[in-house]
Amino acid sequence: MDYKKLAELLFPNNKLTVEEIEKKYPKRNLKQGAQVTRFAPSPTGYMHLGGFFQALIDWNIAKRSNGVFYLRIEDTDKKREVSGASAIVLDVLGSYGLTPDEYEMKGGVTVGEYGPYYQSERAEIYRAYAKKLVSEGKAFPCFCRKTEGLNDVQEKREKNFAAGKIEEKDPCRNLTIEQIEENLKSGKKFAIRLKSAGDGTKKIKFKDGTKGEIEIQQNSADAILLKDDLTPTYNFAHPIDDTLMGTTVVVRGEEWLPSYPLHAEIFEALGFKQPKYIHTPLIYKLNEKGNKNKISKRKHPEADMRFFDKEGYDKEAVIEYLINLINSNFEIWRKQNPTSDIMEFPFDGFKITANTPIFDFVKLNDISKEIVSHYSAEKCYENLLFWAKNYSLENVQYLKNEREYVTKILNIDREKPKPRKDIYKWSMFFDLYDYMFGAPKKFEIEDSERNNFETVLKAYKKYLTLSSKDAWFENVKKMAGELGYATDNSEYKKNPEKYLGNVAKVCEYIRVAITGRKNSPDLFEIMNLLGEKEVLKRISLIV
RNA sequence: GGCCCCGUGGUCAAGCGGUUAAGACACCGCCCUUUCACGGCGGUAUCAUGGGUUCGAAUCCCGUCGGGGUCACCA
Repeated sequence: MDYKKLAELLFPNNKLTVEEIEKKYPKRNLKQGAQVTRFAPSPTGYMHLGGFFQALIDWNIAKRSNGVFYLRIEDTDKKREVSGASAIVLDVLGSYGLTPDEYEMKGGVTVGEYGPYYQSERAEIYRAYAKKLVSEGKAFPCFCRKTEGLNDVQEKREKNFAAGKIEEKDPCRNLTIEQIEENLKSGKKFAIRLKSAGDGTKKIKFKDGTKGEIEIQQNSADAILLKDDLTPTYNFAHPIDDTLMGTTVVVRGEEWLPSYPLHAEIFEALGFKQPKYIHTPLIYKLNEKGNKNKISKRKHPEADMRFFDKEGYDKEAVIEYLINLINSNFEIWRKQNPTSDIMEFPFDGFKITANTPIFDFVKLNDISKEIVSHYSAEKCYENLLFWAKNYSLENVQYLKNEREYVTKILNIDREKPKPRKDIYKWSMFFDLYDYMFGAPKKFEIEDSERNNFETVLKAYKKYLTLSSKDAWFENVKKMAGELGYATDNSEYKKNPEKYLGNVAKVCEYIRVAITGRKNSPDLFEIMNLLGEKEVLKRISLIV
């Protein structure tokens, strides 16, 4: 078979040669050890948590080696494309400080010399390589009817499973050049398949960045390289793009592990050297049965990164939580270096746990509380306002008007050595501190305590003073003693039956009256902010 | 079904042939305390399982079981 002739037959109009292409993509001029990574999402219209997890690894590997982190949009599947997708990705990345060094905005700017950064704009390139492969007898046209719709695919799969089929040689690989010409003449569309040299009996080995040495069966399938619209599959675009664009480390989800042998064969056929690979674990959630489910947008709102924005999670907290999942020694480092910049943490992209992590809100919340507790009240106010501007418009005006008051609320129990840890996302602020914005409607008090509660409150009207914290508490104590409550805690513990309760109990009643709840930050601070008039008013509403 | 990955407490996990099997979150108790929280101290709880190899196994090997991924002209 004259492969050169075949190549011309198939691609008569593709004059661009691979030599010409490769000239346009010179080797990157980088310092020793610098790594080039990329985030390569398909434009689905939102940023998936798992994708962000990978981008975070990419960014860290590149930045910490003085390398390059670039964004490439894998939009070869027209059916799934959502417009504006790249803007969303760039937006999310940027908001977390992971702006790529190279990227392209559809209809806007392009930053970087290794573009186009949209695969849909690189069609010529893929065709040139496909043509080359055909001309070398390493690929062939396939005229089989395209699998239409999910049912056909499903059926085909099931047949293959049942047969335990490993080798998937395509019948079209044996077509003569005359038959091919005939098909072309009759206007039949073709796809380009790899002419796999594998027979499925050999194994190949490679070293993965997270799993270590992996031995896996070689590829033996005549995989599709170019679809019948002559756009590439991921499998074909990956070797070409990552080679031309100079990627040194590919970070991708472990769902790609099984197709590694295919990629290895394509790289070889193309004469390319493979980059290093880091196959990251996917992030899971536990279901009711206690089994793992891949985190998905349908079932888990947190699959979409914008969820954290909407909820008002602190960006630093999200990053730290994820870093902790990537390098679990982060936590220990953070404990030892509570105020250090995260960039000082010795991040290691090749020390990612091989286990599949389960997303844990409790842990995220804890990390977030810790971080937020160390912010100044002013910073909290700014963050709260920023969140409200995007997701809680109805509160923006109030926040602007009452900046001072809100900041004071945020400052309760804050600027001290052991700050209160209660806020972990801004959306909880107005609920958590509802009593600062109006008298409580419900009171956390048991019926059996109602009498004591009211007795204390009635008396307290006469004892209320906010002149100073000490004076305030002295009065509370004085009243407590007169009403039969213990004013000395150790004395109370010795003989609890002699008292109605201790001062703590009295404070609890007052607190419930003012805030509606049994737990709140410093009571005096709250009352002081509310003012004597308001406090008395709230008590009067009850007794 | 074939191929592949993973299996240390409820969760994240350290561990790399000899450890009282770290630490964090959660949970429980105590202390501190004007409540709750914070903080401090302490506690419950883990090497999936069977067989090897070895003086010695969470660590190495094999099987089993469990979980996950993949087997598209999707990425």
